[in-house]
Amino acid sequence: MRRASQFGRRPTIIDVAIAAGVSKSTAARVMSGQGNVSPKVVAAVRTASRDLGYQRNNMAVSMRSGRSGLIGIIVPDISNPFWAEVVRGAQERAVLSGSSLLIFSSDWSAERERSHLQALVQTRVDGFVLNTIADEGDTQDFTNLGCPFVLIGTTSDLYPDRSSVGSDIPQGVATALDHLSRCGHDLPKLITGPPRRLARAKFVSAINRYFIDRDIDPTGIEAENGEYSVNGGRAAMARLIRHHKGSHMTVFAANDLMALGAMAEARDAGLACPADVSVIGFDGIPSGEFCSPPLTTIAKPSRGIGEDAMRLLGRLIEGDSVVMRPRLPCRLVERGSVLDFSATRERTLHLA
Amino acid sequence: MRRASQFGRRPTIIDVAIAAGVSKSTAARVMSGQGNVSPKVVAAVRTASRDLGYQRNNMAVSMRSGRSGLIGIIVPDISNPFWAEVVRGAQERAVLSGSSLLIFSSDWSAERERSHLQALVQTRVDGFVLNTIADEGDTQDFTNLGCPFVLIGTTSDLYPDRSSVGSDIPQGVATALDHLSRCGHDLPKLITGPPRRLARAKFVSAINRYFIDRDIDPTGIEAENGEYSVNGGRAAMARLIRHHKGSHMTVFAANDLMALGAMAEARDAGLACPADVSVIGFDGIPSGEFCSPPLTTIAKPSRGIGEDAMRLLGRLIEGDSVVMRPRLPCRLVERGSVLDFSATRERTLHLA
DNA sequence: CTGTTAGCGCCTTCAT
DNA sequence: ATGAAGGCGCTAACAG
Repeated sequence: MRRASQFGRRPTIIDVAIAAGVSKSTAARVMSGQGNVSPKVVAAVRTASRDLGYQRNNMAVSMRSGRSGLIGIIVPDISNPFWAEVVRGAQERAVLSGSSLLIFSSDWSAERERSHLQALVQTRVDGFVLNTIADEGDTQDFTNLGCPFVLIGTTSDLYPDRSSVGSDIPQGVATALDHLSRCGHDLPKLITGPPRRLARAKFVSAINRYFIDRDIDPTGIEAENGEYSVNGGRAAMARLIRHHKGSHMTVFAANDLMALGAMAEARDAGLACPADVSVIGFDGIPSGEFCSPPLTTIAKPSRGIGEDAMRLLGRLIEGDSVVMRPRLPCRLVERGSVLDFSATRERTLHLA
Repeated sequence: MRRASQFGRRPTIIDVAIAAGVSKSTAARVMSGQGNVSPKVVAAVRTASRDLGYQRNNMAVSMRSGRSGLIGIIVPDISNPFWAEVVRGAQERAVLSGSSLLIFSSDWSAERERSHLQALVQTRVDGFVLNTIADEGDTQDFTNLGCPFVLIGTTSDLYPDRSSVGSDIPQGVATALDHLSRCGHDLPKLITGPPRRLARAKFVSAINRYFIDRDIDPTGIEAENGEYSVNGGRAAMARLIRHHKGSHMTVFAANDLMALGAMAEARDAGLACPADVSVIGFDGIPSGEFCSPPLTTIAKPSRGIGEDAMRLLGRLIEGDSVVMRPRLPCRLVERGSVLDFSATRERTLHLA
């Protein structure tokens, strides 16, 4: 038993074959379940395999088959529960299809993204899912890696001829603004991501488009940029508060972490939410449910994005060269961080 | 350029050698930086490599060297921010050492743990970090896998002769109870994990020990079991509330997710926190900072656990067969969910 | 039904 | 300083 430790090395299929008194091809046939082998021999090989503690060497298998059973995924920030959830969705599908996931976080560094990408290629992953942080101009060359991939996130818009999965940002933004409108809010102030990020541009332009479509002039909308983090949200909110004139302030944050930061900053500034400040977020992370007040937000289909990306990638790996670019719908999660003026009738409905 | 796509297959080191007009051994020497090669040849090989878009095949390298550069990690629940943070710590060290992490979640299923473990072994990871969910009795046989590993979490206590990293539960528990004591609280009620879990037993016995050491009889302590999740905490809290007699209720939850659930349940039951109910958690997840009121908790060194486990694993992989079992200290994070009786002097200090 | 053989891509003696 | 050759563990023809 467990001759692995006895020998000081793992048993190979040859060890199994010898122990079972057959050739290594026969043993291999039993292992892979391919080809015809007599029941008696099958049993003998199985027994030998168990006795030796034989574990098939996937490296060798990959080497011959050209398939590693490894899939890579790179997201900008695995600390952000949103991305964690995307990865989880991917993970679920990976396990289902018997492959293992190599998970990386680029932490918003193009350099790290590049190096992780190289690691993936050298590991000969069968494919990868990527949310590239590359903005226009410095689009990376992962298209030449000779490895199937599916893009996720807003930056996938930069690669219109590649398969990608994302959330429907314009629809999500419209859902948020519809809600604010229903609740009788003015033009919201924006807390957005870093200036050069494509995601920021898409977010802002979706908002502008929404108002323009409704004959409302969006030019007065204030926006503060920040990192996509709690602290980024705090800092942006601090600036917003400093410049704010008037009574109630309505804030639309480009992600939930920032929204959480904004709420914390407001509280620290002595502002009550939602009485003095209304905040609506974008992502739908679990923390939003427990903050005070619970965060009203637009939930992206995070897990679905990960799942669908893996499904798509699976087809690509199978050789199906179809290009699909689904944009999954977001949904409003109404909690307590947006004041409802329409109920109190304290204010006319500016946007309705 | 990019002959990978021209050929329909990735260039191998032979392609590079041919393009550079040298033998594959010479090319290999250049790639690995080992051995003497004339500068002129080095340059030629480098150029050819770049031109062809050559990417070293780690499978082949692993096969010869016996090192895959892959490390596995299995945690019980990657959705729990605590474990996510542990993984993140591990990830950081992995990147530093140039290896890639295969991350799995057993989702509290022994069956899934086993199958993930097998996947890791077959992938020939150089080693793995594991929080086994195995309780006493059904200890798994990963000790015979012939693969270096470091255990993390409470269940590592079941393998006293193996290297492991954990948090110092008795110290953490004492820190929590000291704090409650300072704030003038009675014996707390407990929200604990599932009954059969070793972690639950350790938690409860650390609490009993604390009181016994101080000549206080802990037998009256009520405890409700639940899943290690928000909903588990809610359900346990609901039962606690139902049975509660008296005024203020003090709750010590075995993890933050359950604490969050407990607070939510209390709120739904019309109980104010901390006025009517004090809650202290255990873990130190980020969400605790934003809930209402912010959760007072005992922060485990989550990231440090991941980092140290990887450091230790690295030594094991290098052949250093030392056994180390550090238990990292926890620290009190005082926020707003525990009422301070000592300030209001509404109650005598029972435990001080 | 089973055995033999030839590599997958790389590194590393050994020889030149 | 360079080339030739063997083999890591496995599978897929090809023979019998």
